[in-house]
Amino acid sequence: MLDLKRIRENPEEIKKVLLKRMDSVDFSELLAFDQKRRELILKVEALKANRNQVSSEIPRLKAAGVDVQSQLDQMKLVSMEIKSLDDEWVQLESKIRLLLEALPNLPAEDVLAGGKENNKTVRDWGSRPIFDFTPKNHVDLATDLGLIDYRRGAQLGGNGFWIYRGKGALLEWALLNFFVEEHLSDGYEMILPPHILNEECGYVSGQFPKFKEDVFYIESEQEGRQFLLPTSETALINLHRNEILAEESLPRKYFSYTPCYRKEAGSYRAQERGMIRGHQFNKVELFQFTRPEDSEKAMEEMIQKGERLVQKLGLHYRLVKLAAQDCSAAMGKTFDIELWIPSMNEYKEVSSSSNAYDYQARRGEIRMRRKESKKIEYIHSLNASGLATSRLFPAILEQFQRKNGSVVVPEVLRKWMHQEILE
RNA sequence: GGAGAGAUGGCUGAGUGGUCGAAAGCGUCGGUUUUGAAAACCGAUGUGGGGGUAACCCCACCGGGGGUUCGAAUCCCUCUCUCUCCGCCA
Repeated sequence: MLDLKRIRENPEEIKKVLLKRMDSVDFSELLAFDQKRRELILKVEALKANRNQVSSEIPRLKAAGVDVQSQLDQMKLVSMEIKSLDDEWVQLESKIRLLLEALPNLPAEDVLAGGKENNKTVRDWGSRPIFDFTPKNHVDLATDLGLIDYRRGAQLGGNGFWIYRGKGALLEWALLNFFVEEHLSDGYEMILPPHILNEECGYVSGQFPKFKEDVFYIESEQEGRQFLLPTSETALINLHRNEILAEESLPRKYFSYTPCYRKEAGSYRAQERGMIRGHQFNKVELFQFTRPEDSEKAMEEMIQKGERLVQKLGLHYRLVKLAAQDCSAAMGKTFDIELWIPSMNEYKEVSSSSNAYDYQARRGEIRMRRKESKKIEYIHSLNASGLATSRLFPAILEQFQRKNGSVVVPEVLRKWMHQEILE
């Protein structure tokens, strides 16, 4: 959520920044509501001050034996007026909130305007493998090697689900183990959150209301609306919801492993069969709460952590800086790590590192207290995949396949796999 | 699933209709004292919103929401969470 005060004071400047990612920006309704709201506050608070004053005099008058009936009658009218003005105020407040929460984050200064076409490759690592045979795609490889059971996955869960079997399950688990070990050694705290979250979590992350269509809702009479998390970012940002953290306790560095559950309705393309886009995939997520002045540096650290994982696996990738429109709404800046998928002849995202600045913190009231001045400020929040396996698994199979249909296991995974070749 | 108890400031914990934004203790910060520290003593110590050039003033907040009342931490309804007991348990 953006700071209403900033919009009030610099509407033109904010509008200019937002136009990097929006087709049009119009604050006139928002500002009119804000103006009206402040007039209303002035009026209703004067009435409340009056009521408080008279009410505190009543017991004294009573004690002195004065008849207070006229005051009571008068205050009853005042109270009724306060009630109706309060209602008006609440309605106005929620209208403002609705307009405000619909606005995406401000793109960072160095982020280019426009959509995907303005994404820029920052650097790449490794090179596209050259095969002296006709390479298979990951679906055939996974099936032929008995790693993934697509048919029975659909039998159990429907289209878009698969089953990891035997060595395939082991490979998946080895990847997760590898990530966990790396993040622990970098001093991140491991978190295993609930997979079922309440509405408030989706709201704070900035994913709601926009992505409500894309999550699986759990209907429950007692708990109200809950949903399966689409990414553990949704859980992690809410870890410190409504908290004031000590400045000395920052940065807080967390990582979590969860499956991610997504409807992905209507987004299938024939090319994206197999594991590229499924309703449930595994991801390890990195998350940091930092002081405002530290978030840029933290972002760099998290990007490099993602890159290091892919490098250690030996996979060719590129790092892409997203243009404003391609960043998700809550984020002011995003870098993606994209893996080369030979059969698709394109790069697919395996990690997304974003700085939300104070956008999520404002939605979740996540703040910190300065050690020296005792002042309270919003923290910055950052997230990065570290990593998602659903793109990694196909990339490993396809990039490391051999002529006889076997696949070489990346060296860093062998201690969990107990084998060098999948065949 | 049933029955009961509870939720108050950074923490412990008083307060059951009228200067209660809230006693007391602890903690934290500042000061006095001390060679230094401790102890003792003195003082300060929540957040948000609105007005004002400012000094400062006002409003709201005692788990969330609603109600009763001139007036609610206190009474009523409701939701959430915590604890105790019983039942159930792939």
